[in-house]
Formats: sequence, structure tokens, C-alpha cells
Amino acid sequence: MADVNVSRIGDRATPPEGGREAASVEPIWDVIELLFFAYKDFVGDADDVLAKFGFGRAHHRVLHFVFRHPGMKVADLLDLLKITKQSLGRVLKQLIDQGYVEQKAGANDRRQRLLYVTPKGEQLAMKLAGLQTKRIARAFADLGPGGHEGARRFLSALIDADGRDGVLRFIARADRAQGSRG
Amino acid sequence: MADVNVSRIGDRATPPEGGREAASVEPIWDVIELLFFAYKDFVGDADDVLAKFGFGRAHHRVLHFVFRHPGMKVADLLDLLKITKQSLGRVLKQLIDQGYVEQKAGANDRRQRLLYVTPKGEQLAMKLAGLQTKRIARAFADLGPGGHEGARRFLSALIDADGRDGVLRFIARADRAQGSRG
DNA sequence: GAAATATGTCAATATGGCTGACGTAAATGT
DNA sequence: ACATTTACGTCAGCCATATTGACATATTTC
Repeated sequence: MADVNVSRIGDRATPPEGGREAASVEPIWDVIELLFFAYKDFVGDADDVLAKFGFGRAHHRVLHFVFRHPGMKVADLLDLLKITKQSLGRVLKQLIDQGYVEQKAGANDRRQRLLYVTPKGEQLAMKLAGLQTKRIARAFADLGPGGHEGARRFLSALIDADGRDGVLRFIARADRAQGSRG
Repeated sequence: MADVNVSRIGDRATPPEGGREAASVEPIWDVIELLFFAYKDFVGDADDVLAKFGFGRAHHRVLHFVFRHPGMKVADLLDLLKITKQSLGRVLKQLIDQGYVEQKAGANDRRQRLLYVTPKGEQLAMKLAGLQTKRIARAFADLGPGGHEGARRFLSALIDADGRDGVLRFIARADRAQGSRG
């Protein structure tokens, strides 16, 4: 966010919410816009690095989730990212061809292509996660104790109610799958 | 998030962070992934409506910011969205041609095209903001008191330090510019 | 052996970014 | 007054990422 100086500037950082909420529900403008700006900066960190590798956000997402869930099936990834196999195919192929991700036939079901990151892939995945972690950690430092828990609760609550538990379990399972590889 | 059932499921919702933080900083996986899933669902609400109008996220962003900052210059919008005038031009033209946004020459500087939403544009902007507000309000209800303030602080802290004040002032100014139009 | 499943791939299309070049009107500087 | 700069628009082409639909191949299952 280099500069957002749209001619003049104001001062009040919070909208007037005292008491009743006007007719037809007054939009929660501040959070709507903060989500936009915060997310943009958040992914921007990684975008810059990815560009040097000739990759985009799509590659990042695949690399990230394969890293977090070693042995993931292609179908799992499709379901998770909610994209088509054709879209996934393109970026996955590049990641494989360039040695960031590798496939192994499933032991039980040999039609399956289980996905794993290579050491090279792990290095990039960790580099990207490190950048994002740095930003988040800085935010938590600003927020003081309870910041992490608060953020987790807020973000979880934003997720569609019917998919929330699945996402939380997914994240928890990844933590187990990877263990501590600091 | 229809379903994220990647074969098996886990239980622990928070990573083991007790005490020291391994070598080279352990990534804050939960927040990294929650941001991804939360943001996806957050923008998904609007995407569905926009699709019915033949619009995309790019249209939403333009409509949103013009609505929030009536009389914005084209240059302001470019600086805010960080896109090129060619990219903006395409979607802005559609919004104007279809009567959602209108332009007026600047009073002082007649080269400027000041942007305003039409009543039709306001209606759509409010509809989209309403959907997002519903999601955020639901999250705040889950979080209890302090949820709004906590979210605002967390998201603000995520923004690049050097642009943060500008963004906060921008949001504050918009609140004044629009007043209560609930 | 037939049918279903997991994956890969070809082809065409849409959206929303980008760069570069050029045009026009209005403001500004000397 | 004229040259330059500014604000904006637009043409042309390219790239990344997503889509749909069709079809191929291996493997598992009924």
C-alpha cells in the first residue's frame, strides 16, 4: 500500500456505530475494506517471490497444500481448491516438471497419484510461509496476548458454517501430518 | 466450503506452540490457512450475485470504492486498486455503459472525470455490502463483545506498516463522505 | 468382462491483469 | 502565446488463471 492519499485525509478510524443500526442494516465498512487491504498485502509478500521463480498464486496454493498434506491425492487437491482438474493440471505439471513436486502411485489404489513436495519444493514452500508468518507475527506482536487466539476465532467464524468444521479438522490434521519440521 | 474431507480427519484445532519456537521460526500455519479459506468464502458471497449481473470481482471493487468515495477521480481509483488504467478502463466502461456509474467533469479541473454511482449502482453496491456484512455480523455474534474491535485491530496490523495509516484514514474519510445512508 | 473411478489431456473461451503506443482536452509554466 | 505537462481514453497484443466439454488410459470394482 504505497500511498492511499486520495486528495484529502480524515481522522476517525472507526465508524459511528453507537446504539441502533440504521434502517436495512448499515454495512460494516471498516472490516469489509480492511479485509480487502489486509489480504492484498498478505498475499503480496509471496507474489513477489513467486514472480522470480516464474510462478503465480496458483502454484503457491498447490505447493502449500501438498507440503502441508504429503501424500495428498489429486482429487483431494481439486476438492480443496475448488478448481477444475484442467486448471490444476497446468500448474501442477509445471511444479512437477521443475522438480518442486513429485507423484507416487498409491500403494492400495495404483490409479491414484499421491503428491509430495521435493526438498526443493519444501524449501520454497517454507520460504513463502516464512514471509507470511513474519507478517502475522508482527501483527500479533502489535496486538499483545490473545492476538493469535482472537484472530483464529475471527477467521474461523467468517468461514461458511457448513464447511467450518471440515476446514478446522483439515488444518489440525495437517499439523499432525507434518509434525515439527521447524 | 462444501466439504474438505481429505480422506481422514483430525481433532486438534491449534498447533503446538508452547514455549520455544523451533529453529528458523515455525510457520503460523493455522492463520495462514484460515486467511485463505475465510477470504475465499468472504468474497464468494458477492461473486455469486455479480455473476448474475455479468460482472466480476473487478467490477465489484470499482463499484464499491466509487460508492464509498463519491466524486473520486479516475487517478485516485488507479492508485487505490494498484492496477493500470487499461485494466480499469475495461470494467469502468461497462459499469458506465450499463448505468451503474457516471462521470462528471471536475469543477476546478475540467480534465478530471469525477466518479459517482447512480441509484442503480448504489442499489447493487449496497446489496453486495449487505451480503458481506451479514457474514461479518454473524462472525461478531459468535465472537461476543470486542469482536469488532479485535478484528479491526488484527486486520489493520496485517497491512503494510508504511501504508497502514493511509488506509485507515481512507476508511475514516469514506465514513464521513457517505454519512449515514442506511 | 463391463462399468465405474482416478487421472491426464486437447481445444476453445472468459476474466482480469500487463506493456507499449498514441490521441485529445485542459491546465500550467515561461 | 505557445510549449509542456497532466488527466484521461483507447487500440493492440500478451499472460495467467479460471471455465466447459470431450475424450484417452489405467486400474479397480461389480
